[in-house]
Amino acid sequence: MNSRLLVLVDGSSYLFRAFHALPPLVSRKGEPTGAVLGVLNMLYRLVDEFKPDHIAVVFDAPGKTFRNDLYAEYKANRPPVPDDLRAQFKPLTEAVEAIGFPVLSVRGVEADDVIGTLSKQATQSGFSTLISTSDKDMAQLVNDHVTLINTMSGVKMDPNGVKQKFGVFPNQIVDYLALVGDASDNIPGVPGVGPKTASKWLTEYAALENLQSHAAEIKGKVGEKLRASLEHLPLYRELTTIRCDVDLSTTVSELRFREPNKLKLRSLYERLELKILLRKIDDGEGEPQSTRQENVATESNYETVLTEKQLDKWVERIQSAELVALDTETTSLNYMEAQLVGISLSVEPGEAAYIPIHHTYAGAPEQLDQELVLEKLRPWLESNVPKVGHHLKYDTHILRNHGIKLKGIVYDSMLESYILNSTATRHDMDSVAKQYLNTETTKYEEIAGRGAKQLRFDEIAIEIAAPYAAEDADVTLRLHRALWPKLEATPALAELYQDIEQPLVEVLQEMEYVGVMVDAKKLNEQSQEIALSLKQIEKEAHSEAGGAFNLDSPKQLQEILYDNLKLPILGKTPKGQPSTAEAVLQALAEDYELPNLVLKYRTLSKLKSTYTDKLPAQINRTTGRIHTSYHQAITATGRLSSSKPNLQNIPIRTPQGRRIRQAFIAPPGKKLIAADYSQIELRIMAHLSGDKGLRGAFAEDQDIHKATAAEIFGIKQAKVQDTQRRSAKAINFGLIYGMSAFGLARQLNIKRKDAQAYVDLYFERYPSVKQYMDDTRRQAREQGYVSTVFGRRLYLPEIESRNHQRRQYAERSAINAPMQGTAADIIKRAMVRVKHWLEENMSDAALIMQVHDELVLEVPEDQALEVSTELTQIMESAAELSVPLKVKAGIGFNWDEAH
DNA sequence: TGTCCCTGCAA
DNA sequence: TATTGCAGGGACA
Repeated sequence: MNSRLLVLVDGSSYLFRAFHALPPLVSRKGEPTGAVLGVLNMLYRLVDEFKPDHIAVVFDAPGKTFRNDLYAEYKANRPPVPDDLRAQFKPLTEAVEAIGFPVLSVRGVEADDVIGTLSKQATQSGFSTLISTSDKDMAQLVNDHVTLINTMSGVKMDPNGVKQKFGVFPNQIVDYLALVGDASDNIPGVPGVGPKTASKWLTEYAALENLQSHAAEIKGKVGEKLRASLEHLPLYRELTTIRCDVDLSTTVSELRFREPNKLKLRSLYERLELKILLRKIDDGEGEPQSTRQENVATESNYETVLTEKQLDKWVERIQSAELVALDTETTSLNYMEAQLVGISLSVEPGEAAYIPIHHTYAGAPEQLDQELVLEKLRPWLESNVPKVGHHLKYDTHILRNHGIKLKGIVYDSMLESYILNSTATRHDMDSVAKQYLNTETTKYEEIAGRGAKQLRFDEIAIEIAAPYAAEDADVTLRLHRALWPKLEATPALAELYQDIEQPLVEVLQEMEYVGVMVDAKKLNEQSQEIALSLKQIEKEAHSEAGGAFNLDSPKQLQEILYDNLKLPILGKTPKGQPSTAEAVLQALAEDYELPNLVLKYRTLSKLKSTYTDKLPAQINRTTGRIHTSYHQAITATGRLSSSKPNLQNIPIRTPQGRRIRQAFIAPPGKKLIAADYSQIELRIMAHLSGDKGLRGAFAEDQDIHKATAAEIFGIKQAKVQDTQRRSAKAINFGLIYGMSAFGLARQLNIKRKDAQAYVDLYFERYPSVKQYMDDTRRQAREQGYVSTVFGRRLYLPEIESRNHQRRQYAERSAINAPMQGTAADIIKRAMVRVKHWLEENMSDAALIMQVHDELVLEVPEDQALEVSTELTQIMESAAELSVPLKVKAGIGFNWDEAH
């Protein structure tokens, strides 16, 4: 493109969108700033990317416009502008002016009209024009010289793009808008006519005028609607037409960049506390990147390492430092795909380096060669010299992707924070820094944007990326210095950290990396079978309901069941709506057919959408296996969690569900071993309470539910009926969850009084359990936390709440956490030991999954028996409780078979 | 596009 | 008005 480029920015639409799309930031003084920051970031990005010759930022002027005179209802349904948005208008325009961009705002017309007029003049003067807006109406301005760009989403639109998006050409857009209408402008259009119909008509009749004269030809309901709207259409068309003949006091050639008013800008950014923008003032934003000066941070000394000499100096520094914080920057959060972009190191608070390696944007400065950097760092990275990081499991993956085996993983500030208090804060670095350092760190979104158009790290200018990346290492080191002494102040916590959580990091990393083999073909076949069944059930349900509806929609189902068919309301959702949840439908299904069909539909639909459809899509193309993420710092109780995909909720209870487990397979020559702890939480309860009856039952390896039933019903175990055993089982589970009589009644579908009688009877037979429950609640109140056998704590501030519900909730958690948490501690200890045993004895076997009380291994066929025996032994001896731990292990070619 | 609600899968 | 999680689809802004 040889012609000069003019950029026109629709400031009002961006301010509005940024306000709604971005988190509501406020300065310490309470001034809202989120939208200002969003728009300014967008502007900086825009100028950086397109380097226009001329620019204008256009805002709506206050007051009515000529459109209000044409149509009194124009925008009449707009809610009033929120105060927090209104308050950001002035600082934004001031900032834009101080940066040096011309600002325009013309009374009596809208920003669109000013932009339309300028784009027309620009075209006549030989400019190319880029209009930056998020408003679809502007599509009418597009032609060979005028392009739209939505800078928030990154979508660019030329005439073909308009045709693709709307199905009509730019010169048909006003007709299109008149037909479709615009709810936000309160223009009704033709009722029932949407994008599809409008573009169809305009493709056939070319223009609104022609369509109007052929209106009689249009058949059906829409034809009638069209004819009914005919007289209004010219007005709608006029309203949606952007004026290109506004009287302006400026000309395009006057829209030049001005000298920035740095003083004004600085005081404005300081007032609004827009730290990230303060940096830009000195970075000389707007100048070509190569001429920008090296970032110089004020209090922190962050260095960007671009030469071998600098690198050598840092290699020396990390070798002589007492403890070094390490962080990697990458192209993806998916650890299997992520490639290294840069490495940060910090040796003491405030002193950090960023080594860029793979920033790939156009015009990026030459960076040190990746091989060179990694080879110089390799001896240190692979040595046992202690390192600290924040979520080092991730960095371990990344370095492994580049052939480096990270060693010396000794401290992880994420886990330190988690062990210190699992619920005081989330454990991402930003949250932890805020909690323990009282520091606002730079958020990734501040440098990369957010949403779909968020930049990858390698696309971010090194000048901006370096301080962010160096800060990560700096903050990590400072966090560790703040958190570690706190951990050491409670030796049990430091021990828990060192003996369980930290060693587990490498175990989990390996499990994730190895992954699990899944038979995609089998799942796809199942998907197709389910699809057929769903169609059949849907047909029956529609006929039962007397009409079509979406069986996936609880809302529509609720209307059908309770409004149309007037079925009794047996339960409500937490928000008071009549519920269509499983338990409710089950009850209704006794008397009605439709709920029964819905239940069948739900079960199958869930299996299909969540499992048989999704799992095959999660298979990594390179490894042919599924790689989940295990999260070590999420749950309140100490359990792990799993996501993307969640492998801890794969179905097992129904035959259809088990087919899904059958698709989790061992590769040729190998087998899967699944080993799970039997009744581990009840055993822990027996241990914690010391109850004689319970301990005796476990010592003799009795069927615990049967034993409980025999106790509370006062009969011999041989005489226990199935229903009695089921009641006892519900009570046992209820105990683990801090049950109430009400909850038990609901679970067993019996009267509250009867449930209470069971509970009373239980506590009579197992008095120490009752004692333990009371002690635990008291302990929680007195010290504010409860503990597991291994010293893990769960803080329960709400145990003192004056709010009944919250307090009771905290009390139930107090009961549950020591049991759930101890079970988690035990299996984590087992995992570490199993991994070490495998490493030394069975190097071709691998731990591949953990499901709370179950471990799954993949082993060579001929080693399966031996591994299974040793695995059971290790798991059962992972803790010494006053009751034995029992493990059941199975071997099979797939996960189902191994059970 | 992002968020809330409802629902349901596991231990 | 039973514990801990993750995730799907619909509805809506």
